[in-house]
Amino acid sequence: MTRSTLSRDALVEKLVEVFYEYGYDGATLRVISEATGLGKASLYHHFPGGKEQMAAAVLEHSRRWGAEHIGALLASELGAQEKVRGIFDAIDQVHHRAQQLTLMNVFTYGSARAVFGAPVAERVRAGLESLATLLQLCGIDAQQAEARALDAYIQLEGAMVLARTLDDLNVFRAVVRRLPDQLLSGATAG
Amino acid sequence: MTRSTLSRDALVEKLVEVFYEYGYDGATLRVISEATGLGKASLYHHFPGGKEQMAAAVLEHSRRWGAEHIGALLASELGAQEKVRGIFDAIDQVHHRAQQLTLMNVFTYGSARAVFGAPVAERVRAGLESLATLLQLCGIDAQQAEARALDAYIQLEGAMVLARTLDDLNVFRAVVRRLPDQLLSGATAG
DNA sequence: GTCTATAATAGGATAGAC
DNA sequence: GTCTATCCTATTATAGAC
Repeated sequence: MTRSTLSRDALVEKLVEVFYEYGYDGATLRVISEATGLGKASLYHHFPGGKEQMAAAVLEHSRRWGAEHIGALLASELGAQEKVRGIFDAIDQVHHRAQQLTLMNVFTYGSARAVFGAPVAERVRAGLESLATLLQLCGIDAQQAEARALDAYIQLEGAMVLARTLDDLNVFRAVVRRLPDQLLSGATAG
Repeated sequence: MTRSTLSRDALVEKLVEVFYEYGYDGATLRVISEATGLGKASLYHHFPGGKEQMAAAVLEHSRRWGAEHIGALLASELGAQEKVRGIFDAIDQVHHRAQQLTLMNVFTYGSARAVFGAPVAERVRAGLESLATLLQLCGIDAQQAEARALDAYIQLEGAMVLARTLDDLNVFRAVVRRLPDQLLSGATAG
């Protein structure tokens, strides 16, 4: 069980890379097969539901990361401002996280949108609300907190697009590192 | 010639919509055929190079829009700050422009990246440089101008991603409208 | 300039051997 | 758990009639 569990995680992380690079419709079974080193039939052994299930596994993988890292941070005894900084530290340290953020973008195109558009939108809304609530605990008024949370998501996603386009991940890192101060500017509590 | 030229423009604008909605690999000839009302063979009549040429036409269409609108604005007698505001007014007014901005994102995935990744990156770099130069004419120092130009692109692209994800174009509009003041904050000239 | 028909290829998915 | 072989469908692209 241990080895197979590990293998599955490694497999899903390969899938993250493939969807990140090719998008959903561009990630053909041939490409996935080459990237993972598994034949098509083997892929169907792990994911009987085919590509759709592979994408679902990727989203679940990303969700679990959030629950384990961000969720644990939010439930901790840290102050609100420390939590905000901790979130972006976590994003900065796990470079895979950047790709996973981009999947929010990827899965809203083409045939993926019909299946994953709604759940992805729901998760983004939940994330926005969660961050806004946290910013309020830092002493930022409700309206500002909501606006800043949205701005954080805009900047993260936009930075990923630019990083992709210019092929320079530093664009993303710079934004991740400056966001905490930006979000907490004028914070009076936490 | 007039009618055929108009038809081609209308056709290319339909293609913009399709690539925006489906991405490059997701935009199959069947989808394009249905969206344009033309049979596959007719599409090949207009674009003998197939889908790749259709995408190239879309990028050229977008380039021409920039040259005609932004280029004309930059070459005008207006003050530098007015030019900055004019750019975002133009983006705000032409709602197709939002979709065209997103194509920068779309064409960096999958099989489109090998063909269009480099030219798209080059255009983004040129746009960044052009905006930074303009901001310097507004009295903003060189380093700040470069940083703000990059930030503008990040926010525009990020806002488009969020607008797509949340299915709410207002997210994009709000960013377009607030960007001029943000970029020109502390401007001392122009 | 558009269509129907068709060919060739690629993609998604499954069966069954090992 | 992985493989080869296979099937069916979708996709790209072209030929040739109108």
